[in-house]
Amino acid sequence: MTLLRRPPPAVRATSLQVPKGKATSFDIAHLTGVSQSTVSRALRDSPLVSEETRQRIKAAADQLNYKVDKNASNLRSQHSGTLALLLFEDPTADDSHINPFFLSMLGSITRACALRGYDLLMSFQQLSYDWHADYADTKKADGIILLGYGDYLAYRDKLQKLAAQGMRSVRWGAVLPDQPDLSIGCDNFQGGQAIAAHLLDQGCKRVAFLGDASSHYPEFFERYHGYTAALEQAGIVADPALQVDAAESTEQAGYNALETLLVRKVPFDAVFAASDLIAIGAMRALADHGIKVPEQVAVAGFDDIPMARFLNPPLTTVLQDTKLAGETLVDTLLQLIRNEPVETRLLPVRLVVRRSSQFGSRQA
Amino acid sequence: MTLLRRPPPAVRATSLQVPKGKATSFDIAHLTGVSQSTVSRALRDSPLVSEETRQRIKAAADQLNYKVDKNASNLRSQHSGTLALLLFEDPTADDSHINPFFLSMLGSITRACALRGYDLLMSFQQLSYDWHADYADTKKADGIILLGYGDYLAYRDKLQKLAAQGMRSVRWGAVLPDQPDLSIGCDNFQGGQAIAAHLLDQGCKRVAFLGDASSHYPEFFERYHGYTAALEQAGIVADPALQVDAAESTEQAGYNALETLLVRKVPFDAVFAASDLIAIGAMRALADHGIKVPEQVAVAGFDDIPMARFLNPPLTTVLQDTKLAGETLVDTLLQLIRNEPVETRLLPVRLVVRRSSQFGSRQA
DNA sequence: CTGAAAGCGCTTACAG
DNA sequence: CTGAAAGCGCTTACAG
Repeated sequence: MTLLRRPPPAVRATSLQVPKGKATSFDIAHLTGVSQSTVSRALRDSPLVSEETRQRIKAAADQLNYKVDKNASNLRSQHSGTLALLLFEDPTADDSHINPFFLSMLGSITRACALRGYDLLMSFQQLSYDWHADYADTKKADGIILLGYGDYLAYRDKLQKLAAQGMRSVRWGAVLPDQPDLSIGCDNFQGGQAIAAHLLDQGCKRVAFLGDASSHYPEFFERYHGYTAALEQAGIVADPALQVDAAESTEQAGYNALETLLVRKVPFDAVFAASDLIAIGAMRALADHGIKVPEQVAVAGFDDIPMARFLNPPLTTVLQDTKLAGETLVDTLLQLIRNEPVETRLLPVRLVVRRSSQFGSRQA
Repeated sequence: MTLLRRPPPAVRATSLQVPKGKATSFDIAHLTGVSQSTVSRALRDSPLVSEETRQRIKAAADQLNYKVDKNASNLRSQHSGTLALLLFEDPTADDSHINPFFLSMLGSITRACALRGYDLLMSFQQLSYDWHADYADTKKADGIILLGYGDYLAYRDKLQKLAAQGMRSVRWGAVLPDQPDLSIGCDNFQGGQAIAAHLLDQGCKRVAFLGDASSHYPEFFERYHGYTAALEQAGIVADPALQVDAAESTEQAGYNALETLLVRKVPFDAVFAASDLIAIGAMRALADHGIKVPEQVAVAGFDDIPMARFLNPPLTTVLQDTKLAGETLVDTLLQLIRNEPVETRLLPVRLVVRRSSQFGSRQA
């Protein structure tokens, strides 16, 4: 049985049969003897509807298994109740695993959206693709969250365009003085400083840094600045020979970076990797060269991805609170959408000391 | 400047100013001097439009930064170009980490959707919630993917309801003879058998099984059946005292299960955990009791989550190909949506032998 | 508190 | 190949 859209003959109206096809608000209206407008109001809990009418309407809606058509209501009301999450990937192998740190962020963002009654549209994007329009202009989402490392200078233009178009967006990443958009990020400087200070405390004298140290990768750059600041505090001048680029946050990049370091034949007794994945690769390279961690070289990473504590030895790192980060991103974006004042925020980090950086430590 | 919806005065029509507000297909029509229908056709690459007209229309669309309003087009065409992914969680602590295996699946599903031009709506659901209607009936998605362990018998009813409503859905999980829906899953029986056979090959005589072994958790149950089949082949009758329930796939459940096993004081020389997370918990419990892996007890898991190879010792497990799984789920669902014939599929698994199960192995 | 009406921005028969 | 028209299912002024 297919319900008619407009007032059906009395026979139909009195039939209490539950229709097979999709029910509309008109069907509820006929069933309850009110207008379609009233049905719409009642289901949206408008105070304009009497309690008694609302009850009857909701009962009928339940009975007919009625759900508001989101496409129609979005079209009419001009907002979607949906946020889009764009995860950028470097244009590498498409079967590579996603950085576990982003996976954690993703989980926390999804949860935060659900708790606030928003749907989340997920998408992977090539950095090169014309994503700046695809979610906002099509009205698929009310706002977008930008997640992912990548060459900042290369996509700064797109951020600018986004902002110019009045698009609501929040970026996870470095908080920069000249940024065209709104961003939420961890205190990378503080984290880098904490790690380097800790390594120096352990008695390390020559701490290498594995990770890009340029404004192309601002988060890594801030960690690097924290590192040099800690060295400076200890009266040490950073040796450029101890810094090796690793722009991508992958195990392979870490492995390669450490090999590069070894080829240089400069002495080092500690490695601060700009991310845990880089640290994992570096540890593998060290093992391949028969260098013992932490006895000969201390190692530390950044992120505290779930596997960090399971490594052998467990990895000293900096915890980024992904739960707080996800919630902050979502809340900030929602404020933006509601035209409330918002601000760029720097989230606190926490040093997590494990065996990989502790000289003379016994099996934990 | 706000563009009029209906034919504007000539002055406006000839003005080439790019409007600030959202452009509509009518704006493109005015700009190019064709009807709005033709604009719609051209942008959808209908063969009914001449090449020359199409070019002009597309150029104008680019110029005005025009994008089709998805809500309007979805409403009219009655499909959304979106799939929904529902991830079920046991009603545990809300800040618990998501099982890394599901996170991998999620990544692969997202990628598969993107490659096929579909958007992905992500959502966490409590098993108890009334999710069976929320995505289909609201027209937010053309179909849904169900992911997550949980008590199968408890939500069988909902699957039935879903199917009865004609909802398009595919479930990741066990392939059962009496299931009301369509599912894609790995060959859990085969995987369980391979693990158990491998442990016996290594010389183990008393292999414990950590995981629920009932039809409440069909995937675990199938792994258990594979395990008993392998024992049987070796002429061993499974000892019920060696099976400990662990319904949840968490480290804590694994830790508890192993403690339970120890309390029973039955001898065992190997542990087959129904998932890697359970195995990790079991290994921690073994370590806490001073029992050496693999020298005194061999350990194996299931899933091959990313951290499995980094454990100490690295964990023997069964690889579930999440990339293939995600693609198969998405492709099957799309076939369903296109009313093409589909079938439940069993995906192959692969035994991955690492140090945790190898007696007398040296540091790898 | 309720109803009649307009209209969100498209897609798609229908007619030419 | 193109256009005029209907209509997808809602929300929301407007009027009472």
